[in-house]
Amino acid sequence: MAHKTTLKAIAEHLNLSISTVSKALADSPEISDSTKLVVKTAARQLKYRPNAMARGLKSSRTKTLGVVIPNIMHNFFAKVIVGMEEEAAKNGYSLVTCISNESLQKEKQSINMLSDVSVDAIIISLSSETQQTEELEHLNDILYFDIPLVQFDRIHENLNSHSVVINDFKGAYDSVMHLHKTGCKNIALLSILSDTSVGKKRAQGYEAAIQELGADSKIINTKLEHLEKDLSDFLEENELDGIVTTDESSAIYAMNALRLNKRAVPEDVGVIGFTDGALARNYFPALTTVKQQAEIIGKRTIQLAIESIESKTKLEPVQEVIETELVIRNSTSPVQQK
Amino acid sequence: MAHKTTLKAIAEHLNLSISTVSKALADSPEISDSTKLVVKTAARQLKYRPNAMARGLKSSRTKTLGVVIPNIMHNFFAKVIVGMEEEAAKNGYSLVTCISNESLQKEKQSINMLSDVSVDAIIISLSSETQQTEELEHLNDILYFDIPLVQFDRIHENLNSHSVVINDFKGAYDSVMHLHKTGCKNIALLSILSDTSVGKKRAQGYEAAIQELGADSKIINTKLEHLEKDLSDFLEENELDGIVTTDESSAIYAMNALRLNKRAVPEDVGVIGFTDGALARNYFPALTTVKQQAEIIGKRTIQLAIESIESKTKLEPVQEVIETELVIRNSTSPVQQK
DNA sequence: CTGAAAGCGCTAACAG
DNA sequence: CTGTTAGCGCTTTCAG
Repeated sequence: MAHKTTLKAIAEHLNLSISTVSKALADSPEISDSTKLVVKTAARQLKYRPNAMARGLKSSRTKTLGVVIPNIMHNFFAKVIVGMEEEAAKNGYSLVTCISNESLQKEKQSINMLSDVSVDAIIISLSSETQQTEELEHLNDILYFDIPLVQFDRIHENLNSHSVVINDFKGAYDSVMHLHKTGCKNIALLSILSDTSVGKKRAQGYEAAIQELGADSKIINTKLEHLEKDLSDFLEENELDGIVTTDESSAIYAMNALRLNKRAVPEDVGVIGFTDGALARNYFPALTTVKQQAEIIGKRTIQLAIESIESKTKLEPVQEVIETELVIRNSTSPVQQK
Repeated sequence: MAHKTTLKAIAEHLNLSISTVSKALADSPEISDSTKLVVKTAARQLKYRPNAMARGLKSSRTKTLGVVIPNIMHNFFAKVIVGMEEEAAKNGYSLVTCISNESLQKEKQSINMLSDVSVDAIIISLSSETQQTEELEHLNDILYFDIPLVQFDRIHENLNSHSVVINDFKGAYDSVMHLHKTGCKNIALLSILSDTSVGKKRAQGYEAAIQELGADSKIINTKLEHLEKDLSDFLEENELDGIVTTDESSAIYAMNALRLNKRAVPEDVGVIGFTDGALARNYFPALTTVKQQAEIIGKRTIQLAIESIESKTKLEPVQEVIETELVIRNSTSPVQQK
């Protein structure tokens, strides 16, 4: 068992005091250049690495950020994490990531654990259970202890924290309008997110567009497991030539259901999904999607967190809205010329 | 700014010594039941949570595991993480996750950082750059300091550590044999992983099967970006009615290229990929794949790590091999009856 | 049964 | 310019 070298070890090695070594390594002006050189050389030779825990205990700064997400298998969240990781690393922070798995209970546990290990800030996208029950005590505790909190994507407005979201309203609105321009008359919203904040925003955007067009609102709330059946049932009794879904998998499932019901995409019905992942790009037909700029969301979220940590004064909560972009592929017909 | 309550705070609150409180909370037999009760009640009221850093400093146990993976956008790794997270949480450990992004440099940084924060063990799947350059010093350092190391999936045999891998050899072998049984005569391996350990194992499995069948080996090494072009070029000059790819995306790209070259899947050419993700399940035609049991890999890896941590004596490195399973879907023809 | 004290590795105020 | 000291929050002997 080799010992990790500590300040003490290198101090003894050089017949210096611990504090001299500490200061030398910190490039303190109190220390002469000659000893700095000696110390730094020794440190390198002995492969010295400061113990982050000891340092953290002293300074109550750990240079780690805690993030809790509902689900890593979802392409959007995975991408967000990539953006976060990059931005955090760039600023000398590291990430400890927890997965709530859409469970309030697990989310609470994660928050507690992150608080236990003294992360400098907590970043969260709410689990769907949290959004349903609106139980926020665990998060208010965090705020109470003045630990910077940043919410992203699935947020709760009552929480007094920074947040970064995409413009879900506009994403849905634009989707409906685009389908309309390609000639669709009967456009439905197929949602598996009706109890999350983003699902609600998207529904509002959908409604607004439908209203503006003077069309009939058709919202199908379902779960991924029942989607194909629910959509098939719906098709039996309703006119339908356009579908906006709240995510990527739903769009794929919807297209599969349409195929089974002998409807051609995009000729008979146009389909638009959210989240621009591998499925969307590579399916046949390739899916027209609302691109969420997930990496950018991750980046901005980390930036806000670091700002909060490093500013002494408490800042007013800001809400950052990242615009979406409609990526047009082959699951929608070409826009009709007038 | 509210203070987090410490042992000291609750000791003062109750006119007890810090050590009594500490012991009471730890359920030490030295302490009377009555004071235990008092202390625990107070702790709950004051929302006491032990500071993990302070505890870690003392005990040099942090109950955190560091994991570094090459890429989180890859379905396989995301799934592995899910399995790990679950198993870790079950045992009271938490995960700090780093992404090497296939870069040796980033992998070194991550390892250093994990060592700095005193994780109890490090879990890694090597970046492709690491596997190419075979530079292992950073990992040997870890071993030198007796920090338990567990490798998974992309491993290096020279490292004296536990590892868990899938049976890549057999996965590839079985794939070729299955294609053969569906009537394929000219089966190629399409690899974008030729410089990783798993890519090599799969190539060996492929070769073994081809040899056994007395057929000609056709290996196409490429990158995802050039895959469609390389495959199209290959098709111009070679007979081909079966393809095994080293991953899911490659299989999808291959099918797209086949479509462009007017070959029907599975009628003209059968396709099998590795990794059983959303793409494979939902593409049209649905992809026959080698299922990697990613969650199980994650689980076993964590178990090995925890065993290493908690056993006093150093154990002999074991290599755990998780068997794959061929999931048969529509990208391959039915098996021919004799 | 309870408390005093040392120490984990580090930083920083204060002496020298 | 260098060293001594105290203390971050906790665990753990060792006394009482």
